[in-house]
Amino acid sequence: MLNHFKISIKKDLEQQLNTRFNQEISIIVEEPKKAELGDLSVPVFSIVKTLRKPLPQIVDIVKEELTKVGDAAYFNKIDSVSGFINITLNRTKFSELVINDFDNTDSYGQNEFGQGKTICIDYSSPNIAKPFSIGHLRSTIIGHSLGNILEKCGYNVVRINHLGDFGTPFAKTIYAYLNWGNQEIVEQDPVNELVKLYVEFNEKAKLDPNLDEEARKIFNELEQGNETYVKLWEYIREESLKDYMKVYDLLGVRFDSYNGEAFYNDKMQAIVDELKEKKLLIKDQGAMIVDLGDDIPPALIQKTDGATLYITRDLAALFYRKNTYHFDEVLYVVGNEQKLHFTQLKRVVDKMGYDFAENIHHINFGLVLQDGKKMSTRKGKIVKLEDVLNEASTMSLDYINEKNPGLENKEEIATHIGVSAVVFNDLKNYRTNDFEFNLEEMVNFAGQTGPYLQYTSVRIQSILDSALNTTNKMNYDLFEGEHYFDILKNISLYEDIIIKARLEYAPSILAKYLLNLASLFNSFYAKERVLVDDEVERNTKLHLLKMTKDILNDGMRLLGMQVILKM
RNA sequence: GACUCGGUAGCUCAGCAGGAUAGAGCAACGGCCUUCUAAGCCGUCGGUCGGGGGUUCGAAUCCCUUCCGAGUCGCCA
Repeated sequence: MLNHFKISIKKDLEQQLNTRFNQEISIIVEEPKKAELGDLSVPVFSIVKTLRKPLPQIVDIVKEELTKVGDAAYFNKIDSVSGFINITLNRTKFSELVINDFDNTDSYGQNEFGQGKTICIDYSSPNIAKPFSIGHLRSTIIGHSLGNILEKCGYNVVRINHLGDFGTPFAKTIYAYLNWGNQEIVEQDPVNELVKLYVEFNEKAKLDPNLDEEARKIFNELEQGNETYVKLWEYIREESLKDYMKVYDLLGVRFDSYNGEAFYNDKMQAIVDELKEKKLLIKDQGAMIVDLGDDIPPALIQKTDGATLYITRDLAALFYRKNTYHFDEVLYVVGNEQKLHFTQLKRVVDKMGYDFAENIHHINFGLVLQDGKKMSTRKGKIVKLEDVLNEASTMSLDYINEKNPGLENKEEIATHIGVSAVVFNDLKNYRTNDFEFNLEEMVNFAGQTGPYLQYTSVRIQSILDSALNTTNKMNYDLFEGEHYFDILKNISLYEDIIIKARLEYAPSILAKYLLNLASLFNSFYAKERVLVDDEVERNTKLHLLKMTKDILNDGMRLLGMQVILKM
């Protein structure tokens, strides 16, 4: 709502000034740094420049024009301080407007930004035969949260888990299994044993480069449909997926499609043919490439031995998705280090003559670092996500036992708190920043954390549960109070925050907003007793609390956190 | 070497389509529970916004340069 004011004031004021001076004038409506200066602000320096009139004169003119804009009825006062014109809203009227708006909406913040449009999101996409690591967490929860945010914006969202179930690393695991693996041991604990084999392969390959050659052979035969290898592949895929589903269940993550790389195995030839037909494919040093210009390296489509590569499969997947889902946009939630790959992917699509290259977005995110260095599976330094989530849940349970030992369903709630703490710890940071793996920080329950949001929501819930409401009369004058109005102003920004998070593909924008809202509420809570005797005052406060709680809960849901009622 | 991303308080980060005295949390220190959940609230301490130039009425924000860290750079994904 506050944003609507900004937009409409800007529009009205510009139009009025354009008419008055008969020239293009563009102004800015922003929020002052300090709340005590006002609610909205118009800096006039740029107008002084374009009109070449003294500043005091411009200030007077803009002040005068401001009294004529459409929203002027909501203004309480217009001051000026050194080139800034500050508008203070009539808090009572503005509050009534926001509250009515809230009450008349089923799902506050829901908008029609993406009405009728489809977006495919490729996220999580773990490489099978390896445990689900902390490294996969980022893609999984950023993608999941973006999906939720996009749905809130009215998009039809197709969630795709593009499993890494093909490629030479996979062939390495098969080689190791067949040559020195033990079937019984592997069957006991498939995923963990298989990754051991993979790590072992890499160690041995360092001493014996022939192994890499063997793995490439296996991969080739697998691609051709060798029965033994395909059976093994099916077994490994199934066991891995079983393992991952445990984590997805814990996180509440779901997908519409689990079509991984293997699914596109028979769809790549068509891509190769099309590239050939369009004369884009060039033979270079024995391999087939597409030249992409001087600024970036060419895309390797086929290896010397004829086997396909990552980008070939991604192209096949891309066209399959385009033809199946008819997406308006496709998002790839994949780490920073693959930036070049997606630049190449887009460039190839563009070269092929399709116009949707610009609708392909690499939603990159920072690396998970350990001691400032990239984590790597090859060295076996893997941190299993399941262990992290369990650790966080155990710590939550300890906390509950200390703070609220009589709580019912302790274990379940502890899991919700622990998992959400890990999720929030990730999403609160802007996604492209690198991420230092630090368990202590993840399960720290004080300050800017998931539990802080849950705690705030639970506190409100607790009051609402015990509240006796005897009236529906509101006293909007209460919103003259700073601590009331601060909360309300923030509530009015919810929809804008969601749209901003959508435009920047950044759940962290929503996360920071929720922290701020929770903080404002907790300050309010310390100052005001809610369940007072005066029934109109009580009802007004309860109304404010309910709005706050609804937004906190909805926001947490969008981030992929669990909403709990007690803790 | 080329290209990309980052460098803001002791630590983790926000702010960056230029705007008013640079903001949070953690840590440290000091307060606040006979009243709705203290996983909270209030306060104190803490900053040459990596360095140097430039553009501008105004720069953490834009441009150039330099230092530091990370990532990527044809047969892995």
